[in-house]
Amino acid sequence: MIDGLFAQAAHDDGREAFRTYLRDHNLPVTAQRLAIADVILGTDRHLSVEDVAKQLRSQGAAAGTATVYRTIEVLVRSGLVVERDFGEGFKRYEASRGVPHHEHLLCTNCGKVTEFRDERLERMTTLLAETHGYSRQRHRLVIHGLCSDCQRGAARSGVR
Amino acid sequence: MIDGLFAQAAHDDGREAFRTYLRDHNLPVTAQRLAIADVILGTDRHLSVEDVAKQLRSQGAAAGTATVYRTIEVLVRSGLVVERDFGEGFKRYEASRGVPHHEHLLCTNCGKVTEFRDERLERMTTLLAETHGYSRQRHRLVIHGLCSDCQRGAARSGVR
DNA sequence: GTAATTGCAAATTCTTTGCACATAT
DNA sequence: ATATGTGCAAAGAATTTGCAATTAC
Repeated sequence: MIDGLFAQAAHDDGREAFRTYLRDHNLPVTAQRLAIADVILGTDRHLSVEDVAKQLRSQGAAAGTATVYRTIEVLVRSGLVVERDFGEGFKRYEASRGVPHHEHLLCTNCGKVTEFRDERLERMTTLLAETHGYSRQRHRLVIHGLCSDCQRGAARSGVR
Repeated sequence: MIDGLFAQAAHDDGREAFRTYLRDHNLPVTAQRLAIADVILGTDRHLSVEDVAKQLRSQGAAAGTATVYRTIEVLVRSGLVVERDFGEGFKRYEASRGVPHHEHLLCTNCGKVTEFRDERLERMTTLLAETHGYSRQRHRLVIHGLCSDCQRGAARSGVR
C-alpha cells in the first residue's frame, strides 16, 4: 500500500467527510449509508460488493444488496471511493484517501493487491496518447504476477 | 493499429491456421467455426460477442450465441485470438496476428481503439513488479482519452 | 408530514450449461 | 457409426430497477 498511516487518518475523517457530503447534497444520513461507508473507508483493501456485504453481516449491520450498490454509487460520486475493474468479472471499490492516481499489482495466485505510484508512468501515458492523436483523460495499469509469498511456492489463498 | 498490411496477410492464412489447429486437435471443422473465425480474424478491430453475432447475421451466416462463445474459446486457446477486457462490462476479442504484446488507447467518446507498442513500458513493468516483490507475468494498460476525431467536437458515434 | 431511502423480488446484461438433434470424419 | 458440435432454452453471476413499507429531517 502507499501510506498506511495516511489511510488510518483518512478513515477517521472519511466518515465525517461522507456525512458532510450527504448534508451538502441534501441526502438523508442513514445508518446503512454510514455502515457501508465505514467498511469501505476503513480499510485500504480493494473490496467487492460481496466483500462489503459480508463485512456488514459479520458486524450485525447488514444492508440489502441494492442499498450497498446504491450507497457505493454515492460514495464514488463524492470522490471518497474509487471504482476499480481488474478484469475479474466484477468491480472492486477502494477508499481514495486523497491519494493521487496509482497503479496496481495483482497476485494471480492469492489475489493480493499492491499499490504503487510512478510519476514517469503518468508522464509517459500522456505522451503516448499525444503521439497517437489522443488527449489523455486517465489510464489503467494492472501488472499481473506472483507476490513474494506466492513465489515461495506455498499456494495459500489469501485476502485482497 | 500496428500494421494494417500484416493484418490483411494474417487474415488470409488465419483461416488456414485455424483449420490446421482444428485438424491437429481432432476437432470437427464446421461451417459455423469457419464463419466465426473469418469474422474475428478478418478485422483488426476489437469485437464484442455481440459484434460478431451481428456481423454473422448480416452475412446470412448466423450462429447461436452459445456457439459463438464456444468457438471464441477455441480461437483463444489456439492463440489466434486474444481476449481483452477494457472494463466496459463485456469482453472484446482481437485477432492476435502474431503481433506481440501491445497497449490500447480507448476513445471515451466514440469507443475507437488504437493499438501501440512500447518497449520501455515492457521493461518498466517488469522492473516495477520486482521493486515490489512480484514476479511479473503480464500487464494490461489502457489509456482512456479522446481520439483526434472526437477532440474536434463532432460527437459522432463511431465503430471500434 | 413529506420526500427520500430501504429491501425485496423481478428484471437486465453478459456468459455458461444441459440436452435433444444435427453433422463431421 | 460415433464422437462432437449446434441451437435453444434454462441457469448463473453481477448489477439494476420497480414499488410498497419505512425513515430522516
